Amino acid sequence: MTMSNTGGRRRPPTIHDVAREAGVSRGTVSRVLNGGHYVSPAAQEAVNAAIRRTGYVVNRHARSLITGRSDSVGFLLTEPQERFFEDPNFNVLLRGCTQALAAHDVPLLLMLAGTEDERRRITRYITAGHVDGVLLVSSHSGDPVAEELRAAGVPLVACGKPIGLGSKVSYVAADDRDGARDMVRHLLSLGRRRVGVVTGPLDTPGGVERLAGYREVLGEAGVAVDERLVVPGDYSRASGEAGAERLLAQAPDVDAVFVASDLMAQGVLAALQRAGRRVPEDVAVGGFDDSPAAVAASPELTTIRQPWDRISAEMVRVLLAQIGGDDPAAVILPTELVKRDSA
Amino acid sequence: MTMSNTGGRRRPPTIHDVAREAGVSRGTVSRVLNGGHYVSPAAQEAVNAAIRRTGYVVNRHARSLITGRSDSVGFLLTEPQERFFEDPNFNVLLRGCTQALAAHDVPLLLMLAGTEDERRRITRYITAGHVDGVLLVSSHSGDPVAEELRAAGVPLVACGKPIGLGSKVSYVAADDRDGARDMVRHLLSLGRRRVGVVTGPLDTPGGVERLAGYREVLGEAGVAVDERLVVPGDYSRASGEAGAERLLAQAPDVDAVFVASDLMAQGVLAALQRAGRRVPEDVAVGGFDDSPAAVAASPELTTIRQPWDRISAEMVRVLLAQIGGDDPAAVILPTELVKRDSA
DNA sequence: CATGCTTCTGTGAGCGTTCACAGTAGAGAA
DNA sequence: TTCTCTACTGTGAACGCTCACAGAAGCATG
Repeated sequence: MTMSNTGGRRRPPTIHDVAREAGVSRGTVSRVLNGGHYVSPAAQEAVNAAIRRTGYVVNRHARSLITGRSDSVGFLLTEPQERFFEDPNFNVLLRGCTQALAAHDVPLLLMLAGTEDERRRITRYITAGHVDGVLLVSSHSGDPVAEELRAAGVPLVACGKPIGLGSKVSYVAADDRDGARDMVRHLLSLGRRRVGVVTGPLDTPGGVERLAGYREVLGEAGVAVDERLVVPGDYSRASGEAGAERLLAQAPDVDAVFVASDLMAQGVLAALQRAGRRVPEDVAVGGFDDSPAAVAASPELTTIRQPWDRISAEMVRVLLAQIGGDDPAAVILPTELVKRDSA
Repeated sequence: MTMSNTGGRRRPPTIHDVAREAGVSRGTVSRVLNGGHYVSPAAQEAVNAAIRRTGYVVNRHARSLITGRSDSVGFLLTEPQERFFEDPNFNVLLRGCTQALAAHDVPLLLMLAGTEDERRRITRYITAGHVDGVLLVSSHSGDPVAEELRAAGVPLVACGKPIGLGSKVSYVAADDRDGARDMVRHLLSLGRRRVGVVTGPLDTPGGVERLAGYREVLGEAGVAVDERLVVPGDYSRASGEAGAERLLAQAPDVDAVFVASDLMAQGVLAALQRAGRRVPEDVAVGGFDDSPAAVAASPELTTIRQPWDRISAEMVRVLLAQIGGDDPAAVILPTELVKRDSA
């Protein structure tokens, strides 16, 4: 435990020092450092002891210089950053990725590409090989950065299915469609038959899939889809409020609403209450995300939980595999219905 | 704009390639890269053109290997992470630091040291010189990590004044005392004379300073400090609620409360309303932080805004200066009174 | 003319690793 | 014995850059 680094910040020990201390060669120390194959138990032990005694830590720059790897990955956030940073799910994602990477001793570089300038700088930085791979989080997919990185051959894992990149790029996503199906089935199971939907933006996979799930379940249940019950939203609270108003106007007999995000659902609740409808007695409301907005709402929202902790873990796993040479892969994770008071 | 990197991922150009292309030596290219002193305009231009033509990007590992610098800094978060990630101010801080660093082309490594194990690993990583400096965010100060890093001579800037490290470590903080003074003065200016306070945890500088500001202003105004008007809190909403109840019991004639955080202030509002006191008519309430909780509360909170955007910018400035050889420095930034409906 | 100073340029060395290769030693087979 | 195979070890050569130094050229000064 003596760090032998008392006082004035000396030159840190190198692999050479360790080799001398252990009475072996650089090569042997290096082999121990890199998995210990073809090393005798005696040498193994001597080297480990020497490392402990000298407090040696590998110089990653020297290693990277020769291996060409950087042993670090970037966490890239493109587009309007405020929105992401305010999203608690994003925080879970960032924290999860950091921790999962830390378990592999891989540092995470946080990169924000808000402006066009930053995007260029960061793309350049990444394609120059300063990171081995990128965890990509972008809101509206079909991101030009993603395409550039893919073209440059940089290992890449997106959060959520990117639009328009085919199966060339890995991604990890929650099963939006299945989550939507669960929720709509739940609403039907409550005896509701006039189930409306406030969709997400239909240029995002999430928006599309959640709507598709809605349509599927109604179809399977033999309930005709009334297009007056389908109104668009953009995930914002305000759009939820507007959506509910439109729904009430177009189909006053609505008795349940599946809302594609909790934030919108808050708006829906407000509009319904203003219109004198009781929730859940008159109209049942189902959200999506299980964000804090869900418990902050009154009544508390029944919603769909996305497994953000697993998503981050999977993103890291897939990325590291890809850096290791594996092919791109898509991972879809199941969601969970969280029953509270609104339905 | 032709990246000349079409197709199969070739070996990236080195400084050698640029030198040959420009018809000069490695040394000259290197000089251009590092500020361009002692380089003729002609050579300067030739090198820049060659860089553009080849798409050269410096290999940071090779550079770091020889300079001993890593040209990156760590953003270190110690202790309970959930609390931080849920704090929007923290998000502003993280984003601000990332952007300020990006302006200097310095990548930020996000490091979370929740467990003892992680702390050891990260301390080791940092002291091994893998980052040039550390931006430290820890809740309860007097952090052992801070002391270790300081002892190891790692440039360090803390967010908020660290307790017990004397003036040996740089920090950037909002002027808690002055913010508290502003708020209490404001409450007095409304004609209130029985001004209570719910303090923050008194093992944090913020908690101590805000209380000190409260006492000072009352003293200056010639209002005797009644200790029954001073109740402790821990920044949590629940502790605000409990604090208000205690206040009402000990000093029923209280006509204003300075609460050391917005979250606690939410609790205070709830307790006051439950007790039948109107805000701000019967009791004026002032918060601290200007967090989203402030506008989410009803009535909306009058509060003290901390300049988080400037704090992050200053932290980066001080850290880079320190890495450049400057001595540690403390920066105190002014706060701002935000008047809303609660006072 | 020598001397010094300033501005600019090229060269060799070396940063701390890993990797390829060339050994060496011991075991088993011919 | 001699050969081959396996397990292990040491050594030189990179990797791409910066730094110190040496030198060249230009110009003023003694």
